[in-house]
Amino acid sequence: MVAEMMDTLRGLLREALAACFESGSLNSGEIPADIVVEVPANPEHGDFATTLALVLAKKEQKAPRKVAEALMAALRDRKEIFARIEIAGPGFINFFLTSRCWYGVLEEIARQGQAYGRQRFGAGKRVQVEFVSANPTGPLHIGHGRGAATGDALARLLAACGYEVQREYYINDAGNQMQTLGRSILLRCRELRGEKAAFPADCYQGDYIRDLAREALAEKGESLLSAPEQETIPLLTDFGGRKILAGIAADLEDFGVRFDRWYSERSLFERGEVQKGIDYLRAKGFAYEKEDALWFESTRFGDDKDRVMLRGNGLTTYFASDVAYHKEKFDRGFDRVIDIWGADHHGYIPRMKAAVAALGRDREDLQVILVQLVNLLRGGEPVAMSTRSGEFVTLREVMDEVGKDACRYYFLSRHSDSKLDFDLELAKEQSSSNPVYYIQYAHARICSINRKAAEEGIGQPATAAVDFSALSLPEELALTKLLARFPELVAAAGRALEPHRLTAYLQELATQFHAYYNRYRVVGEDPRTTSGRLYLVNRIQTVIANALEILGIGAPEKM
RNA sequence: GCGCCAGUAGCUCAGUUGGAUAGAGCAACGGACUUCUAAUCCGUAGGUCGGGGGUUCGAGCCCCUCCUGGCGCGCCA
Repeated sequence: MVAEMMDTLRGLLREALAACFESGSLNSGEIPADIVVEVPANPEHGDFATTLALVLAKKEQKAPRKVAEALMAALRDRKEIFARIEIAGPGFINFFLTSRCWYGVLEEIARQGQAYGRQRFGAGKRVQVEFVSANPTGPLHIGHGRGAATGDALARLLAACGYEVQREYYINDAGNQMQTLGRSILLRCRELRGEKAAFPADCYQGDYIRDLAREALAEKGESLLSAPEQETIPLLTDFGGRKILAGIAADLEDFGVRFDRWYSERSLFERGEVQKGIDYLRAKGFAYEKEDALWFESTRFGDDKDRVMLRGNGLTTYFASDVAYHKEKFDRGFDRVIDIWGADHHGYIPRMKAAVAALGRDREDLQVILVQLVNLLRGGEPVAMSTRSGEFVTLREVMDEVGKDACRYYFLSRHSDSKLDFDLELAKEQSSSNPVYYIQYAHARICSINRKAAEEGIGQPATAAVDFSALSLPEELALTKLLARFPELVAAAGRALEPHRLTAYLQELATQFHAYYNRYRVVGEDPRTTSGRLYLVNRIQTVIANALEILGIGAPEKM
């Protein structure tokens, strides 16, 4: 609605400007390619405003207000959509639409229902969002939770913009960290059987390793202790990795995140993809040998130094896997690939983009979203977070303490690329005044109004039966305008890849609704008013539900 | 040293990609339940947008510079 109206306004302004040139009231003779029409922050400045006169003033060598007057005189409101047009400030032209025009939005929302807000600009394009991708060497912690919430919301947002979205988890199951996992479990197995041996600092210290050791002994038997390490470590690596990954999947499931595909790094090796990636770059002439290693000439594509793919000891680097993996992603036919990384990996972006360019793709086909690490606090005191030391609070524990919806909202209400303090005590204490409950409460309240209406034998009014002139309050018009902006917001958030914009909107919508609710009765004496208000609040409910859906947060009917 | 990100109210953060008088939520104080849910509402306050310079009709946003903080700069992952 807002977007359509802006287009209409741009068209009218173009016509008016042409008419001015025709009549000679203006004479710069050139119609700007993009005329800026916007929604002013201050409602007193109209529903829409244009800066056209300000932009033209210099070329016209006239005062901006004079230019505005000429434009206004030439403007033809054929469809009678304007209640008022005025010139204000240095030369803004402000447009006020008729109420009836606005209330058309409510009909639109009723017609589209769950689809209201959906965009089409992504239609026909396939996008992949890869996120979390934590090593299966330990349970997910709070930082992974932020990545999970961000990636999932982004995937939902892009789907709402029309993209065909695939969610993928890349399992780093090939590196020597996995060997360390196997060794850690083996050492704990021996310990359980009374062997006294030092437990090295570079092994995983967490208690979950002892649990895995216990399970391994129960399932694999005592031969684990007698067989040579060359056999038992790979066995335990595999065993532990599978168990931990299953736990990760369960945690994510309960966090509301489900992946379409779990992609194993090891499978890249097994299918020869890593070698193929290296061969590809070599064949293209983007690789060279130096000091026993094979290098990718990433400086050719904007990186500040070249990168090793094949080490002197014959092993490939992590980067080689990543090149192969991203090559494979594009081979699968994705138009866009989005990686969500911890911000501490930001230094890898230039080399990854270089690889994408070397693979013959536009470097913008890969976008990396950085998620800053979460600073976990408990009662103001920092909590040490290290998988290796075993000192960490798991995502599971935080979910249990704080709740899934509150946790997701907390992560999603801030730009992903800014640091985040997550204080467990605070999150618990504030849970009753947490913004997520405020928003969900608005939704639940509307459900409650509907129950009340049903009790009194009042059903949902059909669009044709609603008299919009019954919605005569300024609050009702303001709410309607806010609802009208939702589709634009989805589009803007989708283009910017910033789901957090939705939380600010929801906060505003809930605030306006609660104020309205407290001041006026929806189900009241007058049937005409009741029906109009009932129609309005149910449209609010739809938009709240649709927005929460994009964030992956529940919309409860009762609280 | 170089690079990336950030610096906005006491605290935590938004700020519609350059528009008009910079906004929320917490925290503080005073009020509102005979009502469709008080997890709510109403009222009161808070600012050198890190500092300085520049670009223009107009800057929290763009450019330069300095300060502060986080992170990164491996043939680790």
